[in-house]
Amino acid sequence: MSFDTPQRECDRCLHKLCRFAEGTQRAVPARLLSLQRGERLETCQSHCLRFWLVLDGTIASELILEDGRRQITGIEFPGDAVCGPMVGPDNPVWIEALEDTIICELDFEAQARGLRDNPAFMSAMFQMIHDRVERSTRHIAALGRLDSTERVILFLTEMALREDGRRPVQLPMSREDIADYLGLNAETVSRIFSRLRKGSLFTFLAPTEYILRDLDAIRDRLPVQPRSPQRAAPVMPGCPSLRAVSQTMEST
Amino acid sequence: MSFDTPQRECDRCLHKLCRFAEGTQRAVPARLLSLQRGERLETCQSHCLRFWLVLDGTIASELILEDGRRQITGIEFPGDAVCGPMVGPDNPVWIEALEDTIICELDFEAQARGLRDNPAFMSAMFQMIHDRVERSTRHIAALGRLDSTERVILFLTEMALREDGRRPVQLPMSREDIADYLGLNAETVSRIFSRLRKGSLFTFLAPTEYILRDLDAIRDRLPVQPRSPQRAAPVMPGCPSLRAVSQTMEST
DNA sequence: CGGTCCTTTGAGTCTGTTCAAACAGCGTGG
DNA sequence: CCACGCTGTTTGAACAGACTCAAAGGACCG
Repeated sequence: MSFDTPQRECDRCLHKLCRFAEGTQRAVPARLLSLQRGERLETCQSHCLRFWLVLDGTIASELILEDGRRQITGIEFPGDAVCGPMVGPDNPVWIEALEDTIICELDFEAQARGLRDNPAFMSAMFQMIHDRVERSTRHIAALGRLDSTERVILFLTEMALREDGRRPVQLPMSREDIADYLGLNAETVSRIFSRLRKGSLFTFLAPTEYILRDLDAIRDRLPVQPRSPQRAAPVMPGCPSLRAVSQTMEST
Repeated sequence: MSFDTPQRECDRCLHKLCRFAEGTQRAVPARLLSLQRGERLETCQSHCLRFWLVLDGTIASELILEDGRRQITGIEFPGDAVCGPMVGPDNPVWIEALEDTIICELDFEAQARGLRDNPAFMSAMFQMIHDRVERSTRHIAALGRLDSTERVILFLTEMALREDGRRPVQLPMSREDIADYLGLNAETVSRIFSRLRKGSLFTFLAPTEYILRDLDAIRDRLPVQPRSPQRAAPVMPGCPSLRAVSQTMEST
């Protein structure tokens, strides 16, 4: 892990959380971290006003159980922001690089007081966490009520919808990572890939490269609709009225 | 479903979201709803600044998949608040009464503008949603990485820890509800209850009544620590620094 | 060329589901 | 008061899906 100090007001992310550092005398409380694949950070140990913005690469938020079992609770791509909510003092949440990754770590701990009545800051926080609740809810439904094939199809589809148009899709993670995200094991994931390879929903070009072939057939195949993320613009997705609130907040 | 209008500034919940209605000319935008077991409400259809406070009974937040599968994403008890985050236009989140329940519905939609720079309101919102993220993360880990017996033990333990001291515990829900919460089916849940009945972790007094017997043995049995909720006081649980922020906000 | 890591595939096992039937609790109506 | 029906729980038998263990194959790197 190496780190550097980023420029103030850089263009590297859309969240622009940096701007909330302007009110203080201090420099931007940020640093660029370069994580190698497999490296982990513990989130929210004592500080909770910390954020990690993915600039390049892919990271997973994950829980490591006491006997070593791993559950990935979220996968974050360039442009995404993570704030690590604690799960309880005994069960820390980790961030792990699924491939070599550059992230920007922001720590507003020292400014907690100054940010307390900054509606724009609270709005940005709220947005971030609201999006996370939405994704968590979908994830819970997938883990609880979809079988292994449905989970993999949903996963591949949502990965493809992320970058709409730019095909083929590159999977930045191993079978085991996918398994730990979907509540399966690596062999099962591999077997399902092999079965899908014979079907017409996707075309696989390489172990980590595929094309989404038939979105309509996929929609028919799944009991939940794949989510096409509109996370490019920092709005409240799917929530017209809250989006309105946050936009007025933004302009404050 | 029947409804009534509550008193302003009532003592029925700890969240006191009502107070945010004071700045306006209108009456408290709240009404008491009485839901019979099994009745459902769709959340967040067009309005998102709506909340449901459980006054008496038990409700589930749930997703109904297109083919009828049900996944309960959260169980809420008296004192808990629900705000329904959308999962996508095609997959609405529902609230369902698991037993006869009285809830207080608050709708701040008309006041969205006035609340935009109210830090105390944003803090309350944030708290609510932060707590939900925490619980969702744990739920994901349970569904993805615990086997059926571990899930049931964890469930029974956390249900017991909710009301610390007041024993025996009353389960306000059916086996099927538990199954839909834990990603199992009703028969499996019943079988596990029967097996646990022969063990020493719990003592079962009736189908829906039990006593937690040996918390230490349960902790050894599980790879995650059961969460003892401190939701009585509206603070940011487990997050010392954010709690500090929200408390200063509260006193604003 | 050897080593490592990841993926794929197979065989066997086990956990959880499905389908079915019996049972218990409870309110209703005769 | 009892019979009946309804609903939810329990239990059994058979099945299917996912896991474990094991081995082979590929890609990449020194």
